[in-house]
Amino acid sequence: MRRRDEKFPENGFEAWGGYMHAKVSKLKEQFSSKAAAEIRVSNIFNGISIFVNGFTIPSADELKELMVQHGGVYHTYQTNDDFIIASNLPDTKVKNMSLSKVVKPEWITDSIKCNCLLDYNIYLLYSNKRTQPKLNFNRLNKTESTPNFENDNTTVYEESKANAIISDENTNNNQLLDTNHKPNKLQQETKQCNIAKTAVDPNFISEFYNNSRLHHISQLGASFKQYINDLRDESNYLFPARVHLSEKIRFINKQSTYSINFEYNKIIMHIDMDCFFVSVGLRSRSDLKGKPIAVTHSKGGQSQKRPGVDRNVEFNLYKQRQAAKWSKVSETSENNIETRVDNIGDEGDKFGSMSEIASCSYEAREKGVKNGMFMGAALRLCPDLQTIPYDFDGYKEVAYTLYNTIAQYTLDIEAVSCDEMYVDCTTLLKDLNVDVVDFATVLREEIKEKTGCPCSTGFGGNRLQARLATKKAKPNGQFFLTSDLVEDFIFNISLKDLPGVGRQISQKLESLGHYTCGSLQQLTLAHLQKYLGNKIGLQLFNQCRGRDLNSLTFHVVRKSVSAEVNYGIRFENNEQCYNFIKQLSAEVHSRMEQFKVVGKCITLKLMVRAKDAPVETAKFMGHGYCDVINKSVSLTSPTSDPQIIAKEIVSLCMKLNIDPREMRGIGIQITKLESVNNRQTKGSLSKFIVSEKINNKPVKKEDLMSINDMQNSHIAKTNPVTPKKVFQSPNMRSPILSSKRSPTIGPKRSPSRKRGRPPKSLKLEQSTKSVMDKFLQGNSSNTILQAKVSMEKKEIKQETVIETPAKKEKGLLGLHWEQTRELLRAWLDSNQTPKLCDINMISDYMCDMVINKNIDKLYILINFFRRRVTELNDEIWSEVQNCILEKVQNTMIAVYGKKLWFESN
DNA sequence: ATCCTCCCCTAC
DNA sequence: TAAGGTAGGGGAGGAT
Repeated sequence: MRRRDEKFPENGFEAWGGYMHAKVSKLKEQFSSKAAAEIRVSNIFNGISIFVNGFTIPSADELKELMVQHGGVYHTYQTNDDFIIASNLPDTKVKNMSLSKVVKPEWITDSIKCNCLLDYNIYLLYSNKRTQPKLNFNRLNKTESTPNFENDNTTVYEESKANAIISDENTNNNQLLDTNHKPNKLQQETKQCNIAKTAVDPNFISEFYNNSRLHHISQLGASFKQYINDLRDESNYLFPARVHLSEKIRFINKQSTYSINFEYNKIIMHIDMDCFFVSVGLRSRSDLKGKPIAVTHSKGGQSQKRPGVDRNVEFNLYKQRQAAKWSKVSETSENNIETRVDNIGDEGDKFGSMSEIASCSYEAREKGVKNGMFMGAALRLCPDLQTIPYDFDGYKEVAYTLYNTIAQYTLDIEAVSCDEMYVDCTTLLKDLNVDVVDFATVLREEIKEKTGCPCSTGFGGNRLQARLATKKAKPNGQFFLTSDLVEDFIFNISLKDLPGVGRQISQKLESLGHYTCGSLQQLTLAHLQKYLGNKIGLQLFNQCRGRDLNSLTFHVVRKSVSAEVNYGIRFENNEQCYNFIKQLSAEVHSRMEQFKVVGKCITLKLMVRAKDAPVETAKFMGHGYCDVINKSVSLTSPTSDPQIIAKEIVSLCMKLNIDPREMRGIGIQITKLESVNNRQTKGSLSKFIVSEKINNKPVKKEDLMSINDMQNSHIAKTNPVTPKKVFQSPNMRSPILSSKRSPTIGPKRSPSRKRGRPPKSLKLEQSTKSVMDKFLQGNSSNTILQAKVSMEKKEIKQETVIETPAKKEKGLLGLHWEQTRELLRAWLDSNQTPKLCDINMISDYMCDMVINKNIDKLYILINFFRRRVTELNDEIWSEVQNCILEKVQNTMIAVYGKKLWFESN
C-alpha cells in the first residue's frame, strides 16, 4: 500500500486548479442569468464616470446598468472625476461642493435616446454655483416619474383610501409651488432655500441622513460587510503581500516564529480603531492631539430658549420609565437610577446642549465622558472639552484603507463595522510563520502609517477572547490572550464588558449580586437560563468562562431592510404625514433595489408623543418621550414597489388612527426577504427538513456544552465534560433518510414521513461546525483557498434564499450544488490522480451541506458521485469515495445523531 | 409543543 | 438648537 501522501500529492493542485478554473468560468456563464444584459450596446459614455447621489429616476442600479451597457463607468463611491447624478441634493451638501458636475439623470437617458453624448451643461442640476439651489419640485412629483398604481384593486376601505392618498397629485410639494396657497407660502419658501427643518420639507430626508452619525455608522457597517463578501467572491486567494509582511516582521525580530498555541484550534484577531471619529478628525488637527476632544454637531454656542419646553417634566418621565423597568428586576433600586438625561443643564444653560457625542478622545474618557453622552453633561464632567466636526468622507476613506490593508493578507474577515473586524489568523500566521505579537506590531504600524490613525488588536482562541483582549490592549496597543491566561483573565472581567451584555442585562445581573465573570461562574446554567432565557443564559454561562460558541461569519445575508426617521417629525395634518411616508417608501425602495431584494412583510414603526409628555421636546426637533407602536402586514407576494409600500404603510397608519400632530418618528421595515435574481423554489425535501417535525427532542443543554468544551479544550481540562453525547447512536438511522425507498432525486421523494427534526438551534449548528472543522481538519493550505477562487462566485450569493437561517453560513465553498455536481463530473472524468486537497475541498463542501441541512441536495450529489465511481471501477477512486463519505457521515452523526442512509451499504 | 407577532435588547 | 439609524438575536405570550 502506497503512502497516502504519494497517492494524494499535496502540491499537484495547480494543474487541476487551472483546469477547474476554466471549467468554472464556463459554468459561470451558464449560470449567469445576467450575462445577456451586460452586453455592450454602445460607447456613448466612453471615459465618463458617474456617481449617483440620492434618489433618482432611473434608480442608481438602473443607471449603473445603463452606464455599463454604453461604455461608461459607474462608481459606488465618489471620485474626483465623477459626474454626480442627482435629482435633489441636500442644501448643506450643496454648500460644500462644486456644483459644476452635478447633473440630472436625464443627461444619461437622453444621451442614450440620441445615441450620442449630449452636453451635460444643459442638464446641470444647478446652473450657477452662486445662486440658491433651485429645484423643480413639479418635475420630481410628476406622475410620469413615479409609477402609478391607480389600477390597483383593493377591497378594504382603508386600503383604497390609502391608495387614493398615495396617488393623490396634490401633495405637499406641489402646494409649495401653488401660488394660490397663501398661508405659509413665504415661510415655506424660506425653509426650502435654507435648511430643511422638519420632515415636511421636501429636502428633509436627505438632509437628515447626511448629518446623521447613526445612519452613517449603520450604512458604512453594512457596506463593509458587503465589501468583504465582494472581495471574497472576486479574490484569487493568493496573497502576495504576505511576503513583504513576513520580511518586515523578520526585520524587527529575526527569531520570530509561529509557536503554536496548542490549546487553541484557531487564532482569532479582533481589530478596532481607537476612538475612530476623533482619530480621523485629528489627522488634520495635530494641535488638538492629547486634549479632551469630542466629535459632535454642537459648536459650543448656547442654545436658545424655545417656548413650551419643560425639560424637567420630560426628564422625569424618562427616569420613571427606567425605574419601572428596573423595579421589575429588583425592588431595591428606586432613586439612584442613572439615566442619560442626568446632569443636563436647562435650555440656554452652559451645560444645556443636547447634542450627542459620537466619539471622544481618551483624554475625555478619563474624565468620565462617554460616547453617546449629551454635550451638556459631558461639559460638566470635562469643562475644557473641545469639539470637532464630523468628517463622514474621512471615515469612509480611512475605513477603506483599514480594510484594504488587512485584505492584502487574508480574507477570512468578519466585518463588524467601519472600524472594527474579526480576522481568523490561523492560516495566515502559520503561513507567515511568525510570532503573534510581532505580527500585531507590524500590522498595527502599517495601519497607523497608512491611515494616520491608531488602532488596537486583541488575539485569542475565539471571538470573545479576541474582543476582550482588544479591550485590554486599548488604546493603541495589542494583547494576545494565551490559553494559560484565560482563566484568570476572564475571572476579573466585568460583566458589563461582555459583548451582548448591555444596560438591562447587566442591571439584572447586578441585582443578583454579580458584577464579574468570576462571580457569575457560581451560577448554574439552569439558574442563568431561568433569569435570562435559554439562549442568553447559555451564552452568558459560556462567556463568563471565556468560551464562545459563535464562529466567525464571512458571508452576510440580509434579512431585513428598513429606514426610519425619529428626528424632525412634526406634521400638521395627515397630508404631510402621508407625503412623508411616500418619500420614506421611496428611500426603502431604493435600498431594496441596491440589495436586490423584495420582501413580504411590511412593518410600520411609529413614535408617538406619550400622554404626559410636553408637546415641545427637550431636544430640538427630537422625538421626546414617546410610546412606540409597531404594526405589520404580510403580503401574499414579495415586493419592493415604493407605491405598494407606501400604500400599505398609509393603510396601517390609518388603522392605528393616530393624530399626525402627535407623531415624533416614523420607520418602515421590510422583512421576509427574497432575492430578486433567483427566486427558485427550494427542493421539496429541503423545505421538508426545515419545516416538518423530524425529531421532537429539543436541543440538549449538555450537547451544547459538550460541543463547546471540545472547542475550548483548555477549559475542558478544568471542567471536564465528555463530548460523547454528541456522537451517540451512530447506528440509528435517520427516519427520513433511512426509510426503505430508492434513492431517487429529492423532489420525487414525497415528504410523507413525519417524525424527527434536526435540532433547530443555530448555535448548535455553528458549534457543531467548529467541532467538525476540527474533526475534518484537512490540510487547509493555500491550495484549498485557491480552489475557492475558481469556485466561489457571485451567482450563488444571489440565489440564496434569505430567510433560511441554516443558510447563513455557506461553508467553505459558496458554490451552487449543481455547479459542484458538474465539477465532480469533470473531476472524475479528468483522468488525473485525485489530490488530497481536492478531496478535502469536496468533503468540506459536503459537510457544509450537512451542517446547512441541505440533505436533499447532498443526497443527490453523493449518489451521483457514487454512481460515477462505480462506473469508473478504480481502486483509488473508491478509496476517495470512502474517505469523503466517512467525513460526511461523521458530520451527519454530529448534526443529526444519525448516518445518511444509502442503498447498497 | 410550535409558530407568529410584537416587542425589547444590543451593537456599531 | 440638531441631525435619536439600522440590523440581528431573542424573549414573552397568544394562537394554533
